[in-house]
Amino acid sequence: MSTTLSTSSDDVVEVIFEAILKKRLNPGVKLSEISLQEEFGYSRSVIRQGFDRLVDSGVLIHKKNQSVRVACPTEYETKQIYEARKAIETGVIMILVGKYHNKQLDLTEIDSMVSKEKQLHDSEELAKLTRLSCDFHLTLAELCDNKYLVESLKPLIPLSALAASVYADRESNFCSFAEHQELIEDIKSNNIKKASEAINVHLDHCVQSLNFGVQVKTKNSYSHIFN
Amino acid sequence: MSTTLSTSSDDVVEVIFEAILKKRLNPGVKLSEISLQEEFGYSRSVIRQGFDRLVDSGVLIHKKNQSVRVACPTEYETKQIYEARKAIETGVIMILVGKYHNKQLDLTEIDSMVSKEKQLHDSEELAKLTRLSCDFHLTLAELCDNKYLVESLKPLIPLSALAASVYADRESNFCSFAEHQELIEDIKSNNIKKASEAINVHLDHCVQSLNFGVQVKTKNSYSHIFN
DNA sequence: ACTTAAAATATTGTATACAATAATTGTTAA
DNA sequence: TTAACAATTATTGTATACAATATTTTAAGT
Repeated sequence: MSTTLSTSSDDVVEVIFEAILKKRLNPGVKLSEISLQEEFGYSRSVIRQGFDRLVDSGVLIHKKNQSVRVACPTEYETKQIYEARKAIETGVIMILVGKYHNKQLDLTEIDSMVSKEKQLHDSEELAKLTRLSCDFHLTLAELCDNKYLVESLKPLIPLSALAASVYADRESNFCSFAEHQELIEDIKSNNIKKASEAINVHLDHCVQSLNFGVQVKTKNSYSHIFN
Repeated sequence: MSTTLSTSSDDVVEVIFEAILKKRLNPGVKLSEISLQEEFGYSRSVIRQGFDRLVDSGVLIHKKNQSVRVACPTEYETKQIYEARKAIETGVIMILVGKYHNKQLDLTEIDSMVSKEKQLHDSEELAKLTRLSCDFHLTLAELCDNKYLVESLKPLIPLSALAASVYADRESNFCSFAEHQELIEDIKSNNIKKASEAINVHLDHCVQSLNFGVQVKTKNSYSHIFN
């Protein structure tokens, strides 16, 4: 829930979210307040405010008297993240079906996102595709016009991206655009049951595509991450 | 998502949540950092950290260069809050049904909460009953063993309490213990469909029991609130 | 060379200072 | 009395200082 008039720490939160979604910030990376002070041009107290909020959402991990680290979800946590997403996003889809049926929902933005996803898939721009598929899920939530639902989902998206950084194989289609397309079709056909199943199956597939056997690796520097 | 080793601002968050659930802190009340400094014994920076987190969750409202205020949900926001709760808590119930069926769920704590609710209802201890019914919903989420789901729901409970402060009539049974009891029975009977309907209907009833016609009133002092 | 311990350095946790902004009070004029 | 404006006070936004804690480096001993 952002402040009504934005404060500087919003920048910190946004920039770090962005950096994670762009895979510039890897799981486990240590972030010191002092170092980022120079990066942002804000004082340590502002950086810290942003960190605190990110810690609250689970995206950064903080142990007392130690630097915060980018979260590195375990297998168990990853499954919890997707379990939570299934709950929230099923609710999102239910709401959208209702809205679409009452002509209170404009899906042109979403349609063009899916087209763009297909395009990126065909041209094998994987990084951009991953990023866009994150936006797809967040945009669906935003279309509900329910800030509480959006705020609930918001931290789970970068967390999912972090999980993917750790466990997704290079070539697997982690978050299928085809399933996105089907989901939107189900919404348009006013089929609550089918749409609800579609989002659940889709999120299950995301988890199933992950390979939890990999060794977790950690980087420790963060130059050229935020630009 | 609390820090791994708790920091002082956790106290601030907890105490303010408590004060709201106990109806000591009313919607719209202004909270100045300096004044609460004395109340808590922490410095302003710690108080502020707590405030920031509460603002993030929507429980406090913050406009730039103005004191934070306890949220005072509008009718529309109240309906959004419950819409979000329906999404999240339906997910919670689905998970619990699955767990109970696999003998991975101990409901004795919840059972005794419902008994206690009935007792408080019979002895007309309304304040304690309201408080306990909030705990009931949070406890259900905690039984899922999913911290992301719990963190999603957590701010919505004090927000619901604030909405009730504004819109609930004295004598209406706002959050019915009887429906809590039925819900638990549905979980025990492994009836996903019925349990899912029960939580949705219950939360709808909560909203329906509210009277949105009332004039919103605001208090402005906060002595004797936190003890 | 490797381990251990101690010293040095870096980083966090908290308090406080100061400038910018908002809220309040007081004064004057109609 | 009330309204408008100025002066005062209070409060926030941010930066910074200092102590407590963690991390790293250095040095000594085996």
